[in-house]
Amino acid sequence: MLTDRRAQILSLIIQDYVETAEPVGSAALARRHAIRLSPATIRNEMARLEEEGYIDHPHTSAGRVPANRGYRVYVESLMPKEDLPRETQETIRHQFHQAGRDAGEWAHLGATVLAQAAGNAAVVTVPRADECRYKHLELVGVHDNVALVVLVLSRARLRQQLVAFSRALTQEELSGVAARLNAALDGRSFDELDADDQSLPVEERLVYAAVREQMAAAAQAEYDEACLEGVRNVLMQPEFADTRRALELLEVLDEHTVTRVLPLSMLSDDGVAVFIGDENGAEELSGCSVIVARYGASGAVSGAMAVVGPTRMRYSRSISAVRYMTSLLSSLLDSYYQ
Amino acid sequence: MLTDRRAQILSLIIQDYVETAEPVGSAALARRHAIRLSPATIRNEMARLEEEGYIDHPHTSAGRVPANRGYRVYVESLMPKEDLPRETQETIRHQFHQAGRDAGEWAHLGATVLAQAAGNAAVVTVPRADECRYKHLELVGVHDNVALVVLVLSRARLRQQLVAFSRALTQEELSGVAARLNAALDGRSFDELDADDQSLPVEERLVYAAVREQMAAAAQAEYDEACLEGVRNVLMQPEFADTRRALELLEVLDEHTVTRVLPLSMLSDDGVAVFIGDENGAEELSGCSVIVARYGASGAVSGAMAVVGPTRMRYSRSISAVRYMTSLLSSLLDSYYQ
DNA sequence: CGTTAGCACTCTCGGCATGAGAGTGCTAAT
DNA sequence: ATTAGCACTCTCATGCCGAGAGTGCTAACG
Repeated sequence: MLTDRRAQILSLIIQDYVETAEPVGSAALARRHAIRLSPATIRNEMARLEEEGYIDHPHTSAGRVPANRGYRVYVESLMPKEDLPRETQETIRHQFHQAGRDAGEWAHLGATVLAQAAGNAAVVTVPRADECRYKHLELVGVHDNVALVVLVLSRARLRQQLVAFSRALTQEELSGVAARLNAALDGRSFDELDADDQSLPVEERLVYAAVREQMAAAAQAEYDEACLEGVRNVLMQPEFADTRRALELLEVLDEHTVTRVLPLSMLSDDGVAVFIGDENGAEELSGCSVIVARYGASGAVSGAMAVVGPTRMRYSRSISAVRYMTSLLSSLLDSYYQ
Repeated sequence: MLTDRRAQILSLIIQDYVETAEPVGSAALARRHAIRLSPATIRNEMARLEEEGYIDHPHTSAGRVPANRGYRVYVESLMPKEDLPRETQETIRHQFHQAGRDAGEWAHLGATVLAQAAGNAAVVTVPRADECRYKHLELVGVHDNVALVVLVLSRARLRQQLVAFSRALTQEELSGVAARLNAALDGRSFDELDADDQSLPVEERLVYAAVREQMAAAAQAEYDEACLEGVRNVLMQPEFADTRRALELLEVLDEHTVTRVLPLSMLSDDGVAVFIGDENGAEELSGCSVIVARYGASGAVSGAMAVVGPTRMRYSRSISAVRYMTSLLSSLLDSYYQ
């Protein structure tokens, strides 16, 4: 049973360890925190904490190190609640104010800012709408027989592709093709697109194929698209001083692969989830903790974000950063997508 | 003066050092290469090479290490010419064949493939046209009073931005605005856009501002846009076993900053340039060499690529990879942009 | 009974000496 | 001009202290 006193000691151990990255001993703890307990007593309590699996012992005669279970209870109940300082909130809000209006750009800026605020690595996925419908098509001649297909999908998503016709088409012809397809396809989702295109004239067939391809890609790709920033913050931590570990981390924290390893979709709905140590799938992340949250409206357009750092991270800081960031991005999405 | 024999010895030193990353001694050199010279003779020649600055000496009684000047002459005249193996050429061609048709995608794939082929880090900038002209504008309603501005620029470049009007506009009204702007702005470059917009109705003024903003951004941003891959390849090398060095490198090799530090624009025209050690500006790159080339037609749409690795790299391999890649991407661009 | 002082014990880590190994530079012989 | 021989130098791995930090146990204390 975790008595109050033991909980307090655990809390102090974690605080010290988070700061110094070094095992903390009974005497050092008593000294640093002007506690009214002798080192001997603390030692006794530490022994209990160790029995119960909250802390570890690298070897006899080193101080104690928080175990994953210790972090767990710390995050859940011991940790002091913290809000992102007003000042940084202001800075962040300001940065977003003068940013563009592209969802990809938001994600990008979001990742940068989140990494900075959390002092760790951060991932923000590009917000994605759950449905993907045909909205509008534009054909623009580029030169000779090559034209640019500009496809606008629901939720202001944009895709493009070049097509090469077998002969040169005038802009009027191109507009005609676009107009006919616009009339035929308006509002359709990918599943509602006709797979059979034999009835179409050859030029329209080419464009139609491009549309199908791009809609399929849009449905797929956007979920994977994610922005990753601040890996340096993590790599600088002493736990990654060994290059082997650093490379291992770098393997996982790659812009193109993170989304596959982070438990981004494990969230029921609102709220922030914390995965500590080996609680998250990949064993490359066993020394790391991941903080995940979704943002945006769950029914409509939404995305996910995560902070990744060593298990020895400042949880309250990272969590408050994530919390603030979700609300900021959510309201941003709201204001543009209803 | 660099006699034939000394040149040969220098060449062998570099070959061995590139492979093993360890100082090479006279005896080891004689042994590995079945040379018909005794270690003592080699030592004498080595002493000369050192005097002349081609090789270095970490300390008495370690083997010799190539100096930057040594690499220089090696790359320029000693190095055996090498072509990318037919087989990998095939593989690469195949990968591009089944890739999309977006310039950004090409750059991305190019960087990945180049990094792989060169065994180092690779950067490929997104191809950029030297001029940037208004081509077409499309306005698509997203919801209520928010619309998506889709701006097509010359060379099939696409920009987008959301705008929020003070009232809801019908699709007809939007089309009208687009049509009027299309008529007024067709073919203009950014410089030719009128800075004064007071004469326009309020809705058009909003869209016009977006157009100006996006065209300015397009002219600027595309040059910076670059894909970076294969940093791991470099980080794995023993010269970066020390985490300090690794972090230093990581600082420079960031997707958003590489283009500023690499000498990408230093090229007169065709051909591949090699910058060895501190020949390239940033002192963070003093232990690295950079191979740079431009691709595309110099007058029309073009981009740059680079390979970055330790000075101890396989130059012939990297150079042949760059050479092949430039020709591949150039012909790809040619076929789509005339 | 909870708390604490005292103490022996353990483990790490930095410093230091040691010896093997690799390589050089010089000199003298070929 | 080339090479064998040799003394010398420098690194690196190894092993060996001793200091320092911390623990666990026991016995004394309030």
